[in-house]
Amino acid sequence: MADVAARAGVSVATVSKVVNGRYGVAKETVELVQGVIEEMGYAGNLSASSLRMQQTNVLGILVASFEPFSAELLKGAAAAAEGSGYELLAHSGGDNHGWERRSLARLGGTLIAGAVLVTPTVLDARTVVPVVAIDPHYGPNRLPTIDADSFTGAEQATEHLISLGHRRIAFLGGRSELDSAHLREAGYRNAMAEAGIPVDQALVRETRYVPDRAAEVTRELLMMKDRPTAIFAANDITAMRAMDVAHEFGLAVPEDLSIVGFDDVPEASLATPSLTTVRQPMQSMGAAAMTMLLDLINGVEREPHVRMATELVVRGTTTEPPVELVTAVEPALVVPAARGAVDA
Amino acid sequence: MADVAARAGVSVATVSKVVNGRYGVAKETVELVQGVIEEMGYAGNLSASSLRMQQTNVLGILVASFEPFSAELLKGAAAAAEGSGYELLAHSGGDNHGWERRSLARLGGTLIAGAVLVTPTVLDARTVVPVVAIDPHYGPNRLPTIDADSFTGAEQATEHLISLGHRRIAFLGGRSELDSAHLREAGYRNAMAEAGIPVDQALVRETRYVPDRAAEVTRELLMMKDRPTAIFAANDITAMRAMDVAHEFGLAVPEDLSIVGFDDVPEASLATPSLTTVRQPMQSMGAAAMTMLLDLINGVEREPHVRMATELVVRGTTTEPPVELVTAVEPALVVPAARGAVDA
DNA sequence: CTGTTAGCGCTTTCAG
DNA sequence: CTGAAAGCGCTAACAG
Repeated sequence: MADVAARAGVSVATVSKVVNGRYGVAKETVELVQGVIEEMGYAGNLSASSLRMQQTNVLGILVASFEPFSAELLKGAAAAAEGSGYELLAHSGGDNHGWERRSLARLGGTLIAGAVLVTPTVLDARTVVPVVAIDPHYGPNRLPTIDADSFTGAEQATEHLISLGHRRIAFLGGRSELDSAHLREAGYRNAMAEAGIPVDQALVRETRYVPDRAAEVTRELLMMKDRPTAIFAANDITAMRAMDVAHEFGLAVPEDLSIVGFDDVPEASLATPSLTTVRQPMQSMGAAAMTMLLDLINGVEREPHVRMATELVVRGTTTEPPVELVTAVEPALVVPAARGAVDA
Repeated sequence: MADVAARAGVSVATVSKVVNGRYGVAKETVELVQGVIEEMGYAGNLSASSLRMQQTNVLGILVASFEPFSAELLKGAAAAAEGSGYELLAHSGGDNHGWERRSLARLGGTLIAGAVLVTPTVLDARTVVPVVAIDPHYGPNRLPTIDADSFTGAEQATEHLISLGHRRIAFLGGRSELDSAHLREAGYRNAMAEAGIPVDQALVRETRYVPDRAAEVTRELLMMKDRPTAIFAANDITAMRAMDVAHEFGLAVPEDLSIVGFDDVPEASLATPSLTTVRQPMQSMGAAAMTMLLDLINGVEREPHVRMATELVVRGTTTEPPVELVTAVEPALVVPAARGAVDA
């Protein structure tokens, strides 16, 4: 800006006024300065101006990392922000603990005027800027929130497997801090209970949504003597890793092992075979979060919690269990039941 | 930071030293300050620190808007940046002219240490920070660049339609400022020429990749008395809008009208029927760009231009042209040919 | 109408 | 080892 001022023969203050369209500058001066700005291709430094003004016209989308799920949310949020007059800044803070608080503190207040947080886990208190959470942590939560009906979705997925004849159904859980992860496990357990199938604790595992961890857990499951005939994973990425491991073991999916995921990220339908999964409307969720954020900023009153419907999408990774395993497994199931302890 | 200093009973200078791990602070003071930081959940203001330091550990991905294409690039770039020690900031500057220069000026120098630019059109000169372009503008270009082989991809798409028996093939062009858009049109024209099919100029249209514009152009094409039997669109989004318009007109895709896109964004395979398209390896392109940027920053010498292969993906939107149109059109084609001018 | 001045939150000399 | 002071690029009062 100093360069522009020097070239135009005015002070930086004057340039600043021109840039921000403030009153009190002679028409000729405005034109002169604008000419120089054009010619030099000057554009103000965002850090400096936002630091000074204590406000911006930028909204943030804060994620732990840019994976398929957050990318879908981003598309939806961007579409909703279109025409709002705000620019968008998406920030990935790295997966380390407390990224949400850290990102928000680093960007909030100056750089961004508000934020959409994706799967935050360590945040609840009042924040510096308006915030909307997508799929946040388990437990009491005062943040305006968008999420999907994970419980029902998980029930549907599990019922689908049960209706195909599966009894030994493993559950690859997500991150226990997330409300959605809890609900998916609860939905699984509920569907099993309703069908009168005892849940074998050895088949309920946690992956923290880390693909390598999912692979490891799946290997352990498939090496069991009474291996499961189906796996329900709490998200698509881990489900797809489970598919990879099945192939490692020489098992055909779905003939030898059925797999269901959760989310319906674009990659799910592109897998071979394409993944049966529970769809959450990610782009709509992103858009809803952005709309809610905009409302918050503009002081529009509204219901601060939106839960969206999920939908089972049956594709190529689920079918009846292999006959030899069904018959081989049934007796094993009967023994503990006979002890009267399992069939809750 | 002042709050932390006050609470710890030290100066802000000392807090700063602790935060940045500078030498020359008593061990006890360090621990005291760190305790307070922890307790207060303090995290430094990115604008302020980067403004002062004139450098950051953040890399930018600058796009006009977050649509499916840039979202895929983003996933790839994020994967490549993993473990590099850099955080990522994706910025959408709004679609207005000159967004690339503007975004770069506003973020560069202070906020970000380097940037990947997606489809920039008004940038060439030396920039403040290292920059890598993905799919940049037409004409001489000194920026390190990643792009896909649009020419060959467009040829393959057009040949595919020709081999199915299509002769009246429309081309929905992209943004003429982009090199890739030129190459796609050139590939189309080349394939037509090789097959000895004259290109009807009325069938070659521009959409600027604006969906609504694509819809409008498609309507015009479908209202022609000699309407095309196939449309090759320069990207998937416009191709999908063309599908919508075909349905408006009561035309079945592909029976009445074949359509081919370009990109293979996730949405393409999810369309009904799923879109035949030319795949560019978007995630790999994003990763390659990020790797190149990292090399640039670290002073690693390497070839500054990478062109990636494309691949025709035949799905559900292409088939033979309807019989009545083939026979109806042939004579029209013969007349100008008889004049000896067209069959170049 | 224009320029001088102070200060946004932070880091970095440089005295104490 | 610690703190006072200057300054990063910008904007908002306020004088001139």
